[in-house]
Amino acid sequence: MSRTKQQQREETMEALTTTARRLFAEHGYGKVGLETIAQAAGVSKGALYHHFSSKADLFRHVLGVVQHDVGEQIARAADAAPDSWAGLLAGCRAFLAAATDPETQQIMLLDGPAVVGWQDWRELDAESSARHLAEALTGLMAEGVLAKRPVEPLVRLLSGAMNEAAVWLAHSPDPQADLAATMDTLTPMIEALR
Amino acid sequence: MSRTKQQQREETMEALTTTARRLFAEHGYGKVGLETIAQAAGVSKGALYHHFSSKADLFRHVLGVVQHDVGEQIARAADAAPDSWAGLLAGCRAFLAAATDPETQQIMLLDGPAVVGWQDWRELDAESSARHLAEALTGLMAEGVLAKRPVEPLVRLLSGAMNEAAVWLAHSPDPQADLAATMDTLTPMIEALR
DNA sequence: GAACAATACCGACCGTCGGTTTGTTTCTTT
DNA sequence: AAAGAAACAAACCGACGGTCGGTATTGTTC
Repeated sequence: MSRTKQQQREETMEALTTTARRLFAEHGYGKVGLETIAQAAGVSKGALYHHFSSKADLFRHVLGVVQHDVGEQIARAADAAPDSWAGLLAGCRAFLAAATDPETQQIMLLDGPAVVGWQDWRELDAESSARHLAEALTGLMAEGVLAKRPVEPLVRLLSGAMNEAAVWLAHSPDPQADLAATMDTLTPMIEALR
Repeated sequence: MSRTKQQQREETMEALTTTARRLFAEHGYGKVGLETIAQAAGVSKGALYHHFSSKADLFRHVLGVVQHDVGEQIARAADAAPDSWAGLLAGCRAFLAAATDPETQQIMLLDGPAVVGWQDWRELDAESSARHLAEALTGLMAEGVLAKRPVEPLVRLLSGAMNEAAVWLAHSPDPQADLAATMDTLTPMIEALR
């Protein structure tokens, strides 16, 4: 039984994506060569370039996968909450937890903006994590829980605050305690917008 | 009349720093070669490596200069304010204005963390912009204007929020209006901490 | 002021790496 | 079965970061 072309394609891309994700996360974008990635994935550099148009293109694809995963974790946490308000806070906490993982962080927060550019990074972000934040906020405004105001600046501010906090938490000697402290500071700041 | 060694050193480093700052800002760290920088500065690549140990080292030096400049702009704005509270807000606005400049932004916010690492980036940040923020906040807490709480998480959150907001503002079609909207959202969030 | 040392600088060279080109194998299609 | 396309391999190219031997200029010592 021989593999079909589509199977073959999917398997190779999966192997490259997974391998690249691991290596980019571990060493950073600049310090990993394509030859290394290709070999670790069990294919040649030619094969890599058959599926991706450039190193940055491969990274963009990996970034999309990472963002997607984070987005799902946020959605799960938010859906499990009893109401919209608790959902927002749970989503924030879920994001901080996910983005604190060093490997996710290196790709999503450190190399991401620099490699693909802020514009593209923002678009990928808007398709995953930021979308949940924006939807939660607009929902709460419609319910009257939060005062109505432009959502865009608020999303940017909160998104940036949590991005930075996540990197800080990853370098913290006591992430558990600092995560709690961060939420204790973040919560009243959001509550101020009622 | 011949130049002294120190003069010569300072002139060359100044030329390299200024040139590198311009080119890094314009094209991004990854897309500028050292040969280009050296030639534009009127020296050879050998001279460059006589003063800096690597490309990243040159960038780190440039980053320090940029951070320093931004820090001074913040200090000026804060000192001109009538009281500590107004100083904090003026400092925030000054930071947003300074970091919205595309060239400052590319070096300080986009490439910075990725090139020198977050740890080093944070240290440089702490010596300039973040220091003013932390000092203003601790001062206001001592005065009793703000409720006492751990400063570190708060600084991280606010710092991150403004970093992200600055990048967003730089891509905005109407930066003036969006800057106002950002401050209108940021102010009540800080006021919530009284 | 002559000899020596230290510093600033040059430019050829090397290794690595992103990207291209060419060739081979394997599946699909008719 | 034959033609064609897709997946892959591998040799190759050019650019770039970094090194190194060497030169020129300034500083120091006797």
